[in-house]
Amino acid sequence: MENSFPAMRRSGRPLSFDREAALAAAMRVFWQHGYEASSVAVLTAAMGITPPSLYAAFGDKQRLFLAAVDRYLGGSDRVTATIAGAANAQDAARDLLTAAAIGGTGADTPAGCLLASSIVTGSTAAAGIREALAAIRRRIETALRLRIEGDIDAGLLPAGSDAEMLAGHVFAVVQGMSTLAKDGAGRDKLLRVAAGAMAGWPGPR
Amino acid sequence: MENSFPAMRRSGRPLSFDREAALAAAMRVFWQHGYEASSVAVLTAAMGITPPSLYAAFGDKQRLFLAAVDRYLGGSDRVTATIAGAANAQDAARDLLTAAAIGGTGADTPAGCLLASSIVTGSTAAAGIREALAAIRRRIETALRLRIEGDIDAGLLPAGSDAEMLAGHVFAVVQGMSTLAKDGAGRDKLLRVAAGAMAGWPGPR
DNA sequence: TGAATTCCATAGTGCTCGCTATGGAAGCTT
DNA sequence: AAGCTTCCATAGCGAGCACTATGGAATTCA
Repeated sequence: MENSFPAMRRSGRPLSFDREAALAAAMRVFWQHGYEASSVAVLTAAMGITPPSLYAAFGDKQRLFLAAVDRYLGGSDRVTATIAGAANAQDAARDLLTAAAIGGTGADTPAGCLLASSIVTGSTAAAGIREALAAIRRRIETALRLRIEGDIDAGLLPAGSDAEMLAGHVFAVVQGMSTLAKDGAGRDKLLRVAAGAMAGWPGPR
Repeated sequence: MENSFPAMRRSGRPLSFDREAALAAAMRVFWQHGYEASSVAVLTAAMGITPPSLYAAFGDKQRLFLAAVDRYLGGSDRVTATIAGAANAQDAARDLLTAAAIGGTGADTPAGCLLASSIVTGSTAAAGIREALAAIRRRIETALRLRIEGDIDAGLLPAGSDAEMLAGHVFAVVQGMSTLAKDGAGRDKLLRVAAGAMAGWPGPR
C-alpha cells in the first residue's frame, strides 16, 4: 500500500522534487502539530512544493497522512514483527517502552509519538483517520498481548498472569509518555518511567 | 476565576437559559471532540443558545473551554487537594488511577479524560490553551511527586525511591488510559490496568 | 406608564480550510 | 525536431471557521 499513488507513471517530465524527502517533511509537520492542525498550506511550505503537486503525488491530505504514519513506523508491520521477534514478552515490552522514550525525546524531532498524539480527538470529518490510527494502535497492542500469552503458555510467565492487563499497561505508558514528552519531560525522566513501568512485571516461574 | 465573566450584572432582562446547564453541555462537547474540533456552531447547538449569548455569557471559545475544564475537574484545586488529603502517597496514586479508569468509561459520558485528550497537539493559534492544560497536568503531577517525597522523608517508602519516576509513571498511565478508552477499552480492563500499574510500587520500609 | 437596561435572533464580517481548473513550461520518445 | 505526456504556478472555488453589528423584544426600575 506504500506507493499506491499515483497508480502509474508513463513518461514525460519527471518530478522536480524528491518524493521521499517531501514525505519526511510532511511527517515532521504532522508529528509536531497533529493531523487536523497541519494545514495543506503549512504542509506544502514545509515540503517545498505547491498544493497541486501534493495532490498529484499523494492523493489528498488523508492519504498523505497515512503515508507519513507508515513511514514513521518504518513500514506497516515492522513494530509487530519486532514484538514477535523479541527473545521473550518481557523484552518485547521493555523494547517498546524504551523506543517510545527515546523516539519521543529526540533533539532533532518533535516531542512525543506521532502515532500516540496526532489524533485522539477531532472533528467528525476526520473520524476515518482517527479510527485508522486506533486500529494500528490496537493491532500493536494485540501483538504484544499474544506474545505475552505465548510466554504464559510456554511457562515463562506465571499461569495466572493477565495478558490483556499487562499489554494494556505497557501501551498506556507508551501513550502517556508521549504526552509527558509534549509537556516537556526529558529523555532521562522518560527512560526512568519506562524502566519503572516494568517493575511490576510478573517474575518467571 | 470561575465566574469572572460577565463582570457584573445590573438589572434588565434576565438570562433565558441556565448558565450551568449550558456549561455542562459545552463540557461534554469538548470532552468528546477536543478543543479545536468543537466548533462554536456545534457548541451553541448543544448548549441550546445562539453565538451572541455564548460570547456574552462566557467571553470567547477559549474562556468557555477553560471554564469547562474547571467544571470537569470540580474546581481548580480539588484534584491536588485530594492528593494531599490521601492517607499516603500510594493511596493517592491508586485513587488517581481508579478515578481515571472509572471517569473515562462512564456509560453517559464521552470516553477518555477531558484533561488528557482534548489538546495535546494543535494549531499555533491554540498554543495558549494547550499550554494552559499542560500546566494543569504538570501541577497535578507535581502534587503527586511532592506527596511521594513526603512519604519517603517520613520513612513510609524506601529511601532510594525515585519520586519523579513514580509520579511520572502514574501520570503516564492516567494519560494512556484515556487513549485506551477512546480506542474502545472498557471499564473492567482499565481498572485492571490501573491495579497493574500499582504492582511495581515500592514496598514499605 | 416611561425610561433604562439587558438579552436574543438574524445575518453577516473577514479569514482560512481542503481542494482544483487552467494554461504554459519542461522533458521523454520517436 | 515533432508530438505527446506530465508537471508546475497562479489563482480561485465553495464551505466552514470564530466572532460580531444591528435592531427589536423582554424585563426591571422609577
